[in-house]
Amino acid sequence: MATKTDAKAEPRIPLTRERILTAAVALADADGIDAVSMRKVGTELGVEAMSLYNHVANKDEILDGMLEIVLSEIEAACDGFRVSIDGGWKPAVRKRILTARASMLRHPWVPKVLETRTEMSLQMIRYFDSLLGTLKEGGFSYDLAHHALHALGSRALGFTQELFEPESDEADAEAEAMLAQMADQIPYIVGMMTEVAHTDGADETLGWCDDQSEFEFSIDLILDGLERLLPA
Amino acid sequence: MATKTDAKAEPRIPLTRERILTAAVALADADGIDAVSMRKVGTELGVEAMSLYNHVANKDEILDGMLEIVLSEIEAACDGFRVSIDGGWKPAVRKRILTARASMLRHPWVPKVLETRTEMSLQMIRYFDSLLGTLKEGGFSYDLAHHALHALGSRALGFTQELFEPESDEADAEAEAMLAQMADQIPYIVGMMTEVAHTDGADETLGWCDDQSEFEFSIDLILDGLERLLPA
DNA sequence: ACCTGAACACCGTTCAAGT
DNA sequence: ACCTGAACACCGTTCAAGT
Repeated sequence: MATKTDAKAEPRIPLTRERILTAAVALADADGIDAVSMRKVGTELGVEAMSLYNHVANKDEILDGMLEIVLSEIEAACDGFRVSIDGGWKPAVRKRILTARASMLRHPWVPKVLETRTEMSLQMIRYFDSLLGTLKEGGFSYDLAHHALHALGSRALGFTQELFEPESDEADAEAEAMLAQMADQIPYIVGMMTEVAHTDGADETLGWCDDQSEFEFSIDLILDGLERLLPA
Repeated sequence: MATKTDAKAEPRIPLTRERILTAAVALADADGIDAVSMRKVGTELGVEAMSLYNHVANKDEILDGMLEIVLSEIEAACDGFRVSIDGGWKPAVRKRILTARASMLRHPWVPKVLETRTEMSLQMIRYFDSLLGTLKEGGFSYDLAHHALHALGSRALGFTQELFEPESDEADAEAEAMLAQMADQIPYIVGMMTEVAHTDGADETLGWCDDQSEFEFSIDLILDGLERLLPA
């Protein structure tokens, strides 16, 4: 198969849309979403950036494709988005959301990419249709289910879009030092910080504050609130 | 005051940090946050991009300063973040949040800029300290108040970070056409859409779904839920 | 002290040219 | 049919040079 010349064996595998997307996801998982540029995805595949345009219209299509891959993960983990409300809508919704969250924790760049999208993909629409179906079959009116989706917001997909998240541990320490210094101006925050410890460095964390327990507290608060609005 | 030469009267006003920041805010209000580049802010002020660096360390400092301006607006509208819980914590928090929202509606680029910040500004910290104070004085334990801030998330500042928002009316119409075409795959969404109309084109809207009534429904759901968790 | 022009290292993308 | 090199129009930022 090899030619006589001692050519590098690299560019044997043909470039495809699939290879580009999986390379982009791997790059984002490893180095963050800012590392996903046409040139860097190209070099990752041993190819010039411009070659990508033979398989992909533009960068937006790559970003869309990356989300496709993650949503396929969630779809698989949710048994094809199938609606099952054996134990009632509440545990079903809860489990669905926490399943999605597991994928988000594996791909922490998803929230940032999602923010740049202006249109929902087919898969995304099917995800929400299935979630909506669980609510409707569970006794929600369409009106209340509509409110519910709004109230859940990004949490319906398993994450909260954090306002501030110190990048490094040093930045985190720096921020705390600053807070200590202006203690007289912010008595309540200082009071809270002495009583309530942020569980840092935990594994179930997607940013500074979005740890698992806070996430679960919030969705339970919302789901409990919705339950109370259901007709008895 | 004018010289003998018929020079253009333009660059009389000296460049300052203040002028740069207000120009940047005006640019973002008018053309969106992507229009705020060093070069464009420069031309807006009749100056080269590089001149800005004499008054500002880098672009991040401009973005920080833009948020400062908006937060000053909110601070002024909230009477210097002063805590007042005459009618109880719930109406106080509600009013605070809706006041912040009014500023957000005037500066729709704030959510996007906020996402790029990794550290809170002093003003932001004071905003949250004041909000936290309202909760604490209203009977919250620090632990519950902490949960409350997490549950509110970006809504504490008056906005929801939307997952998808069609940019143009055409894109919106296009999306609806797509939904109609795949009606058999998404029966619940189709069902919901026939019963519940998205109030488009309203003025109290920050994106597709984040209209005033949905926003208020969601914060009330959360505030009601928190109230129920308070010790009686 | 402040402003500028040229330059650097990056982007996404186009297009004519190679195989 | 696929890949490439050079180029274009943008970024943020540095630095030596002008006044």
